[in-house]
Amino acid sequence: MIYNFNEIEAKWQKYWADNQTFKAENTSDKPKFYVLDMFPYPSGAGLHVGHPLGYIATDIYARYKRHKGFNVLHPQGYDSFGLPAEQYAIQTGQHPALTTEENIKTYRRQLDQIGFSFDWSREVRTSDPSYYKWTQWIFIQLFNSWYNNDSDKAEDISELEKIFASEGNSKVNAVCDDNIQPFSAEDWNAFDTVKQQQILLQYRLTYLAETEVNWCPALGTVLANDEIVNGVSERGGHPVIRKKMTQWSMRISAYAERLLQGLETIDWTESLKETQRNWIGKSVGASVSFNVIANGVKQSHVIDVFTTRPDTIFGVSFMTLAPEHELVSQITTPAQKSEVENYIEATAKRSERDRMSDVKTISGAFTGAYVEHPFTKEPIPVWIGDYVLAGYGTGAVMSVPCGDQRDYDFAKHFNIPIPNIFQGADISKEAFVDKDKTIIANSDFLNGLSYKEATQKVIAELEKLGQGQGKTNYRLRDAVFSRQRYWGEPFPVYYVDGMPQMIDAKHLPIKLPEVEKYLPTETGEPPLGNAKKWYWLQYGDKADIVSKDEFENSSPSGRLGGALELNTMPGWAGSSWYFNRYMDAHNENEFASKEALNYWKDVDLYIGGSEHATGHLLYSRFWQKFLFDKGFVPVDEYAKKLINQGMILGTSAFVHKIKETGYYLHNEEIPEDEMRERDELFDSIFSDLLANAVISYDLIDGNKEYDAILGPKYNLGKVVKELNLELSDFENNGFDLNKISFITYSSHSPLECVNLQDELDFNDYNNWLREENIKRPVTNSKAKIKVSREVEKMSKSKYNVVNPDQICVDYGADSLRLYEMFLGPLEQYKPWNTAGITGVHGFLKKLWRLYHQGENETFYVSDSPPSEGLGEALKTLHKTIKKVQEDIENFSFNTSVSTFMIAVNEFTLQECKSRAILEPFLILLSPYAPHIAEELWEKLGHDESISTAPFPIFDASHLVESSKNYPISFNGKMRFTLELPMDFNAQQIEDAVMAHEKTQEQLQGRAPKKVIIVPGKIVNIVG
RNA sequence: GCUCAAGUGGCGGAAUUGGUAGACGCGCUGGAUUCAAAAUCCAGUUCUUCGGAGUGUGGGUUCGAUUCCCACCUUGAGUACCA
Repeated sequence: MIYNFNEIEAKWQKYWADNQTFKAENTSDKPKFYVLDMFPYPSGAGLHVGHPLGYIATDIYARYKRHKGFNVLHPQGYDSFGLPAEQYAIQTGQHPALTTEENIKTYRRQLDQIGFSFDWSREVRTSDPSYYKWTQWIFIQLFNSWYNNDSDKAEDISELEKIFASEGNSKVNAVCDDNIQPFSAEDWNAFDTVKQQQILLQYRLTYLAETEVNWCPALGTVLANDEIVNGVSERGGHPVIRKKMTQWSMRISAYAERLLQGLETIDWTESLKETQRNWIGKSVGASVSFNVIANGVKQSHVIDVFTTRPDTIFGVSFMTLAPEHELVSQITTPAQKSEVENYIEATAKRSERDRMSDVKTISGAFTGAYVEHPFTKEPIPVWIGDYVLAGYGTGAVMSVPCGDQRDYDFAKHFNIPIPNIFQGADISKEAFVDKDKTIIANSDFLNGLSYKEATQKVIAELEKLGQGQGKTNYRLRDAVFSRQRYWGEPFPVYYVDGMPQMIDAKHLPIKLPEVEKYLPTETGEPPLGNAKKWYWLQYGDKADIVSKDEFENSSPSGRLGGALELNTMPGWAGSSWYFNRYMDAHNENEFASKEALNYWKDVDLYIGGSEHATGHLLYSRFWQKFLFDKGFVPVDEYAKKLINQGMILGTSAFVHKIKETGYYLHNEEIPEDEMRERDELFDSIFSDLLANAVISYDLIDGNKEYDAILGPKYNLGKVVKELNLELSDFENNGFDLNKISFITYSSHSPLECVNLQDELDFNDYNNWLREENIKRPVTNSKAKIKVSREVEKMSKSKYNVVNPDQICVDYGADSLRLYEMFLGPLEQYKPWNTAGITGVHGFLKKLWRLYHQGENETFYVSDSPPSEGLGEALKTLHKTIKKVQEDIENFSFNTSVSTFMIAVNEFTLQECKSRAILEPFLILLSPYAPHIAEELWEKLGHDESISTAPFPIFDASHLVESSKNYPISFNGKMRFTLELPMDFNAQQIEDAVMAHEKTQEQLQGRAPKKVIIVPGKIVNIVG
């Protein structure tokens, strides 16, 4: 019986679907285990073989955990809002919901054919109103919350209002905007509603703020930094300007410290945690205020700086402000005005990226202004320099050239003094930056102190002066939450008198309106501005979305409502909480029930790409912590363990073609005219015969010659010498083949035109190329055309995308699953090469044969254990159990595939037919190759799915050996092996080894200096 | 520049606490089977002057190092002067 994988796989995929085999229950006696994949964005291109890598790994783990007796939640869904569908809509007018629906169908079909054990009954789609209803709901919760630093958690905004009404804001310790004005309870109660709302907005966890964005007028949209190349848009090359826009922001900075601390409690990869730590960017130091002075008189302006080295304050010899700093224009003296303005103009032309990446160019300008040193009262000159960025810290630096390399370089460049305040430090060549070795000198009351001591002392002194205090700074900035797009979650927000109003939760979801065009409006408003009906109109409990006219003509009495928000939410909104929704995916009353949340709690294993390190994985932790603060979820970190899967790279195929040629005539005395004639003759023969002809890569590989004049080239005579190539035109005209040279070029060939032996199908390739006048290719001695291979990122434009559909047809899903795992460690980047799949496919065929050793290859296992050979088979089985279990728990899936191959090879050699061996072996294999396992399981007589069969238990007693094949090393080099009884002690081993003839041969009469014996391991003879 | 990860046959990779380097698979070579091909099976496949040498390079620790330490080189990823 042959292994008909297509039939078997279709059969079991249907069985699993019909029987809902992998549906998880929210109550169970079993322990829970939640295995999660990062859900995909359903793009139009469908899946390529790189996408399922992580899904296969989680699927193996999920199936393994079911065998181990866990109640496993393994859901899947779609992150279905996103730009590509919107772009497609702009181009074709097709509603993004329709394209998304189509793409999801393709994804689902592709996922199903790989045999994943997803519980599809819990599928979520972020673009589904029943899902984004709750995204909107969470947004409202954020709006109605503020962060209380005293309790260190988010609290309800109504509490804050109470405090304001009873005691004003002076005692409130909240995370809020910088420019908060103090007010008393009386003030607050006297404010009108709009004023009160404005103030509250400065405290809310999601708030409206003016944010600088990269605005591209031509595209009518905001661009990300990497969509801008050399100051113009990547698409279309339109100019981009910095523009202030009012946008929703998320006060993630409130959670900076907790996001940092939380990393200690979760088992995520160290590199990923490090990335998040760097992103949060905590630095401890002090803020210091410098008073601006003019002619020794204190002015009204103060320059605030943050420094991590307050201990070096006596080393300050200048201040540097960002050119954009708001004080620059106010403090610059008339004499310096033109120089400063010129410099500002020059920096404005440089993009922020430019300014940041160029470390070598030092530039700046003196403002003419001075600040007063808080302790010495000496005047300090104030400069501007573009190495200081307005957006970071306060946009001002107290420059200590002896202790900071950039300040040092700046000072050297502009001849600013570099006072040395470090004991014993040499600062003649570079700044002294070693904190640990610092002993402060020339610093008044700090002299002789270490970095730590001096820091403490100086902060205390600054506090006495009222000119500074200890401060912790975070790099993490609040996240902009508005997008000028159509295909995203609408905000549950309308505006009254310019102030945002939340729509009551009972009216959710606020569904996306229909629009005719998905582009911005003519007045530059986001696409939702095109909606005919986008006004909120509410009387009591009755609410509707209406047109502007309808709204304006409605009765104002008892009316609530106004223009709805035109922005939509960003891509990360829906993905910031979806893992909670899977726990109770269809709940209409809550985002998930308390019972479900308390049962599943958190994700036990989360696998996804590392590219989400600072986006999704940070924002989702933030939302989880917020939901935790408000008592909506039971844990404040949602994923216990996280692994990043590496990318699968494509193996591109390159077709080589002959490009140009040359013919050597040197040393031949030929008249110029004749030479030109011969050149033309040569060129015409060549272009007829060889120009742009495809040439087999093995002919030129390694045959490159180097010519001083022409550079690298190939010699035609050498390359084609052995070949049956019609070159007589050259010879008949007196050209010497050995003097003809050529060079080549290469271009991508689609993988479909190349077979697994790297041979090009010339006809397919030509059909694809659609070029006329194709020449005969130059083939190798076997009449084949070889292509060369190169590993690159898998992408459409490189024609190296491998589609899993064809692999499933040709080799089956089980082969695909095994091969994806077999490629290498999960976390590593690795190239895909379809040729290798024959190895795992052959393994499955061999496995199939192992269970079909009956007459005419019919299914057969023997129920009575044979007296002979079972010992060896048991040994194979149990070492496999041990290894596979260890591998799965260490996420080392590649090595288990090898282990399976070794086991099947051994069983085959042992001619093992025993049920006692072959039945448990199937359970081991089932997480990896579930279809074939189910099929053989059924043939073994089971009428239930193998998916919950208990995992075999390892029994070490089967692995006990009576003898050991000792490696005998001389000076650490293994020279031969010697089989000795396991129970030999060191002396017996030594005696046996020394007596061996090969030992004497190695020693050649020398007496060994030392003999190392590790019983059960190794013998090493030194001498 | 900084941070992290990684460098092992023609290729993907294995060697989990320092103990037989190259498991397993691809590819390649030869053979069997076949009219032939595919498929399948068998044998070989790090290099070698057959003594040995060998895990990016150079040192070190050790009886013994792919594994530990130091310095360097290369590649990949992240980050961008964070004051």
